[in-house]
Amino acid sequence: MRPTVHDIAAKAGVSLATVDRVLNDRPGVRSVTKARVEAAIVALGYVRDVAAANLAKSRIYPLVFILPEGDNPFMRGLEAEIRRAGLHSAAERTRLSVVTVPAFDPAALAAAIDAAVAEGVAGIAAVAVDAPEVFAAIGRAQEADIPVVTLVSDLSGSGRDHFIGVDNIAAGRTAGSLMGRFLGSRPGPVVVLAGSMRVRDHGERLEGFLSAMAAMSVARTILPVLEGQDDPDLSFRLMSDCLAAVPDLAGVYSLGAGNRGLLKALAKRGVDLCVIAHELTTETRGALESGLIDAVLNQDAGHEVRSAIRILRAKADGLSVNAAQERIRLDIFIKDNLPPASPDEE
Amino acid sequence: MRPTVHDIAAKAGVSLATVDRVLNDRPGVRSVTKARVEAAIVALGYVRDVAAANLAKSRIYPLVFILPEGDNPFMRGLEAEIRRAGLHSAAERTRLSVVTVPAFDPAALAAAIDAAVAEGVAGIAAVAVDAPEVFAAIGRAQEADIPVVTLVSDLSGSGRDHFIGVDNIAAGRTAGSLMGRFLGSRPGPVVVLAGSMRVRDHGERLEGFLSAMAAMSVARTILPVLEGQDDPDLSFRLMSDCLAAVPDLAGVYSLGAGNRGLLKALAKRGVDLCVIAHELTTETRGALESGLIDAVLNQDAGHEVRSAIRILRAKADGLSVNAAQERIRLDIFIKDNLPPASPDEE
DNA sequence: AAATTTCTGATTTACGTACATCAAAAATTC
DNA sequence: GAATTTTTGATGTACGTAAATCAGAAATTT
Repeated sequence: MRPTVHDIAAKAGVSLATVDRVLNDRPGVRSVTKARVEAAIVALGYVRDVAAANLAKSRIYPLVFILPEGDNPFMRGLEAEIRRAGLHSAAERTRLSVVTVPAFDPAALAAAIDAAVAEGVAGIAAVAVDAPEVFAAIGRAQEADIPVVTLVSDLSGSGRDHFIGVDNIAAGRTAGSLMGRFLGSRPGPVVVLAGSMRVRDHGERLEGFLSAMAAMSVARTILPVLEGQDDPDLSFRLMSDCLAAVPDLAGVYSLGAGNRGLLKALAKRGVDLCVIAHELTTETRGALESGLIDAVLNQDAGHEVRSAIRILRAKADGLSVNAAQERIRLDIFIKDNLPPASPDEE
Repeated sequence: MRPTVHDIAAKAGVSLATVDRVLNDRPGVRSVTKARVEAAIVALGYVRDVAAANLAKSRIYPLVFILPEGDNPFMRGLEAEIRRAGLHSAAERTRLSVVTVPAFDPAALAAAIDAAVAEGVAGIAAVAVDAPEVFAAIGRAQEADIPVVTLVSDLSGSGRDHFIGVDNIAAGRTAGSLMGRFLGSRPGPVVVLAGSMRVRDHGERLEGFLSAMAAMSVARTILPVLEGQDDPDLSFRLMSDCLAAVPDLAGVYSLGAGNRGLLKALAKRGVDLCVIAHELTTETRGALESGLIDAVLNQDAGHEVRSAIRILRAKADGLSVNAAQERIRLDIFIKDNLPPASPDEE
């Protein structure tokens, strides 16, 4: 049997109360006694029974997810996953809530973080926007001892506890590499459709893509980036104009959430373009199956949500996280390895 | 607050003892009373607090993993993941053990399953071999009410409770599709290096690969399958002979664990072949980085192990599983989206 | 109607930890 | 050495469920 607090008390020759004081960092223990108890803990290999501890504490963990609002299908899919995770939340002693804020709006995001801090939540997961206001808000959360993780788009240097998402530079490189292989020796320029350079993930993907294309044996023109603000209409207009202006266009890398507009624009043309997009949604799935899109790079939203919950809980409890389990992989989907559609995937 | 057994007792107008009898299927409750209690459970939306229940039961779950022995790097990696998961096993009230049996040996596998059943374990995870002895052994486990899951290679129709692994037909299709795209219009035949057709995963991958190649616009000769028994030396000999006999060979699909032999044989030639292999190991990772291999299809061993543990525990407790979380994705790795090497990845 | 069997209630202990209280002991200060 | 502060012990309750015991009530059989 694994050792309990009683075993520690016996081994260290102290009372249960003292063990409890050491374990939970309560005051009133001489340093020599504390050392003796800690030695016993190590000697016995004691690990706290988290289930029993939580039962005793009857603690619940209110967690807040802050996402951009709007019809970004990936974000809405993320929201669906949060809701789904919420169904099991009782068993895990968590209470999940979702707050949406205008996309690419630092002030709104910062305000939402501050509101969560004021509410006294146990943890915050946010899709970060790269701006000083957001840095400051995260700093205030840290001061209040509330763990913060960034989701999908990182903000390293901000003091956030963890980033949950893919390596976006590698994602861009992968897209570039696949684009190069798929196009082979076929001539023609390539265009990149992005959302906004104010979120780091878009910037990083672009950076990776450009570096991979530059490393290719076949030199290829990359047209100026189209910034569609993840808006279907704007993305559609930009792409349509581009298609009209560049008749020999060979490929498109859509690194943001402008796929609806992109597909609408592409539908008018044949399937002779090499198209690589991000995030598996009903739209991109359909386009993969019909051959309109050649490959989709994806991050598993369900995994990200579960990971965020595990990490925030661990941070709130001061426990360590299993890095291997929490690493989010960059999935490459082509039409042959599409997972079966889940009913509420968006 | 979520309802407890006390709330049910109050609502149904019965005692705690009666609620306990109903909840745990103990005898001595009239059907009318039982119905009343069950109605209260539904009305209140009661869900058992598993943590508290396990605490009270002080139950532990001895789980057995049965893997093929030998120097198959993927299997050894799986074993490493099991050991790693074992470090957290105390917290999850599980005790993991690993049994290895000769590869592709149905009798040995069946004996190992029977031994686990005799020991009275709480669950069994096994890499299945397709044979009647194994079917029968799984049947005996089921009769003893011990859940069985198949790992990596399935045995549907055997009564196993769950399969944890990738869709191997889709994996083969994906390999075929990538091979076709990467080769483009380049001529030359393609060869498949397998382990043994006695494990279903190899057979299924071949099936998928052949169907994808057949569906390609460019007809391509597929040479007879080389069965290397996942043995480095045999695989090396078979591949060397093939390379010598077929000078215009265009591609190799290695769908088993013969990559060490394959790479040794390829090293003598240039990098002019399109090579697609399975499972990310130190070998295949190195070959991807050096350009000797073009793509690696992978299943995440860590995910599989954690999934097996969750599922076996859920089955042992009679709980439901979260299908989305337990689906094992088919990862496609090219040199650009390689995850950082973990210290003990094999 | 009595005897028997089958249900049900009341109560208790246990799991491993958290947390509070009060008394006693030890260390520190004056 | 007395007064004070700090440290420690002893004890109890709580969390939500499991499981056992025993007495009493209800149903069934004779």
